[in-house]
Amino acid sequence: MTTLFGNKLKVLREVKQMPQRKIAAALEIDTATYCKIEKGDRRAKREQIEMLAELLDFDKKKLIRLWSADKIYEIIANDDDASNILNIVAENIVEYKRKISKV
Amino acid sequence: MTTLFGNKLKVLREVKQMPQRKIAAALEIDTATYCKIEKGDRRAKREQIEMLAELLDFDKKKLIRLWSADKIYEIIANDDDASNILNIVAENIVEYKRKISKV
DNA sequence: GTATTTTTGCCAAATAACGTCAAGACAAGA
DNA sequence: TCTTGTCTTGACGTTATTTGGCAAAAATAC
Repeated sequence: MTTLFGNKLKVLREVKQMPQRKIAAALEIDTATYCKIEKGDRRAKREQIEMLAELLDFDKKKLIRLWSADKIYEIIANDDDASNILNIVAENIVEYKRKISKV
Repeated sequence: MTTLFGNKLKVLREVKQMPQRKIAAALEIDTATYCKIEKGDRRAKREQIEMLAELLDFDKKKLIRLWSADKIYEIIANDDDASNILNIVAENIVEYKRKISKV
């Protein structure tokens, strides 16, 4: 199960030639856990993204986007109807915030 | 906390002038639980959507879309960056399925 | 071959989501 | 006002899901 987020971490890390061990240490988690994050079977905590962005020299906002995108994808992954659903959300973002819907 | 899904249920139900009690009974859940589903502080189970669509005479697929949209919205609700995230998902849906990313 | 890094399976602990109960709010009608 | 029925809410115990770490296995490097 690959994720945009985990995949990006891996690529960035390899560019820096940094072992997982180092990153795990910085996050104060087990290497196994970090490994799982890269592989996409554990999710990084939002707070950890900050540290990751810094360690890997990558824009924090962009990293958060990937992290969120993965969560969203998981919801629609098994839906033939995925793009329609995304459209509904996009169309209703404003109304959601007003707590009124146009649907 | 309003949801597209819960709101739709409420509207449809009111059109039919049906009490929550009846729907709750059909779903074999407490009225309180159903009430929360309409209000958006409990989530219907996917299997329940089928029954709801039937009871309320509404297209099942559309209902599922709203239900999924709510889940997605929850993820990006507190993000200034919401549309960007949706775009990333949309752009990567195909690649996700190939387990390769373009990001 | 040995050492290092990465990956996996498993489990207990933590977290989140759930459904129900009981009580309260609200509206309509007597 | 009192009653009846509907809707809503908070609290609480239960269930389900997610989590992190350990230990051991794979894979890779030396």
